[in-house]
Amino acid sequence: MNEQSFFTATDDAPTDGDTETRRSADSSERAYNTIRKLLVEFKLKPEERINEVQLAKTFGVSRTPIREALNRLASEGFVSLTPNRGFFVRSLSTEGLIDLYELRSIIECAAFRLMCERAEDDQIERLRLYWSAIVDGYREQPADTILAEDEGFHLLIAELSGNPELINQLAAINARIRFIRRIQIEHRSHDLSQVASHSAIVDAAIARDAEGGMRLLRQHIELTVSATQQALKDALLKVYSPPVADTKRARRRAV
Amino acid sequence: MNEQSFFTATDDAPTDGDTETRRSADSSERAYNTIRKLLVEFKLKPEERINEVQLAKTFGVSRTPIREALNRLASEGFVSLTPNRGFFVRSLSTEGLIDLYELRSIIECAAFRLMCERAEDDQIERLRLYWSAIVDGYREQPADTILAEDEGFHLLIAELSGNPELINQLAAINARIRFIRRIQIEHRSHDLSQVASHSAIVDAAIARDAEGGMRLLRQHIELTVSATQQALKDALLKVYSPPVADTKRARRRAV
DNA sequence: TGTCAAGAAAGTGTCGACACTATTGCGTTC
DNA sequence: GAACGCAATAGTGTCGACACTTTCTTGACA
Repeated sequence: MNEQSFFTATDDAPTDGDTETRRSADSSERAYNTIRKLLVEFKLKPEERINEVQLAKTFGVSRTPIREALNRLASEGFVSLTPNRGFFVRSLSTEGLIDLYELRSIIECAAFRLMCERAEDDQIERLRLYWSAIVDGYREQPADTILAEDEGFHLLIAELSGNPELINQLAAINARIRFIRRIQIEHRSHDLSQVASHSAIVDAAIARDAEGGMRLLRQHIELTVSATQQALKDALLKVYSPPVADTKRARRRAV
Repeated sequence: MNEQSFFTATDDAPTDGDTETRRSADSSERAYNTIRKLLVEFKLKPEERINEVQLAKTFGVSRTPIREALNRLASEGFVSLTPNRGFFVRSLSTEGLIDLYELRSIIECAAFRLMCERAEDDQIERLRLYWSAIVDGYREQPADTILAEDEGFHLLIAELSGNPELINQLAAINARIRFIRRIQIEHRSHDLSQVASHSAIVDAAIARDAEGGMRLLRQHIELTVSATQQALKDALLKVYSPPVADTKRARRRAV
């Protein structure tokens, strides 16, 4: 990891002499968000051991809030904790990614079915409006916007299912695959089908066609998996290649 | 909360004189397990504010491991965190319980389907053996054993699905509803159907009848929901009514 | 008697320190 | 030259302290 500045130079250097104590009371929260970002962007590399002292120094805080953040991230599956050895970045292998997408597919299909069974017509209308409001400019948006809109669409379905647990689940899953999705969206490999399937899903919702909608969703997600696998490989390559000096070959020779 | 002993007198009193420093290096872990138990057994009551100092004193540790445990529990939905006011016990309303069971049903059905599609015959055989090994004495077991065996059965299905994420999800859900399930098992209101449906589920697995098995699972779980709702009400009643004789005076006397 | 404000008390958020554990590097022995 | 063990180093786990915030108490005032 490169230990440059993480905070944008604004709020941790007590430049002004008098207010220097700067009790923010949310170091943990900020550490959590920042570390999660580092993880999700592969700034902290898979399998890497996380050095609390170094992170704390970089953030300009003590180890306490760092550890609180890491504990939360451990519960959420981003990192793992080995006693007396510390926290490690949990790698998201291609395999693990598929498992996550499968879970996502399961949750979303269930949410869709429940929505069909339970939602009022005007709620379905909300879904239609949400999508129709963004469908036009969809492809011209920057990747971040597309990602947010896409997540919003699926989260709205979860919301209309009437089961808040589903929203939580989906949000947690999204957080774990967001970076990959963004890379994949940047590739723009399948925009067309994406737009089309969202529209089709809305249609199915209006028709209260649970089975049909679930089939669409499953296809929709499965379709992205393969594209995403490629994206993950690219991302990992980018992460591991810069030090071109091949670790693997060297190691293998050594053995 | 009654501030008697939480650890079962075994492993925190340094009874043997010389090793008194007792560097265990797992205070956090133990605190996590113990607090979770307190939560799950309603020893810490819904909506109640969690006093870190008091917990720390009771456990005989500092606040640090307590806070680490609480942060993890916050990620898992057991408690919530309000800045500068601390951690609060998240209440599990009847409604929330239904949502959780619904989620459980979703995960389990999906796991069953995947198992039918992917598991080798000898893995299915493992499931059959697991169940046949416990089915005989099932009803005579104490509630804890029944609960563990039941959870084991469903977790095994998740395992045979081949998707580790499903195992994690199910384990997390189980942890949140365990206490209620135990109460409900103690009521022994539906043992018969329980045993029968597990056997039927095994049969469906052997026949690779995904749809049939899922239907059974859904019924199986839905059936427990209503029984469980009653159990929850009883539990909440038990939690809220005894205090009649004000806790505060009692606590003060105890100190 | 009820309301409100000031002070006291209780409680959280973060820090720096230190004990303990794992890892690394070095010198010794074969 | 390689394996081994020991010392030095780096890093984690926990603690007690203290600044700040919230909550409770008390007493003045209407």
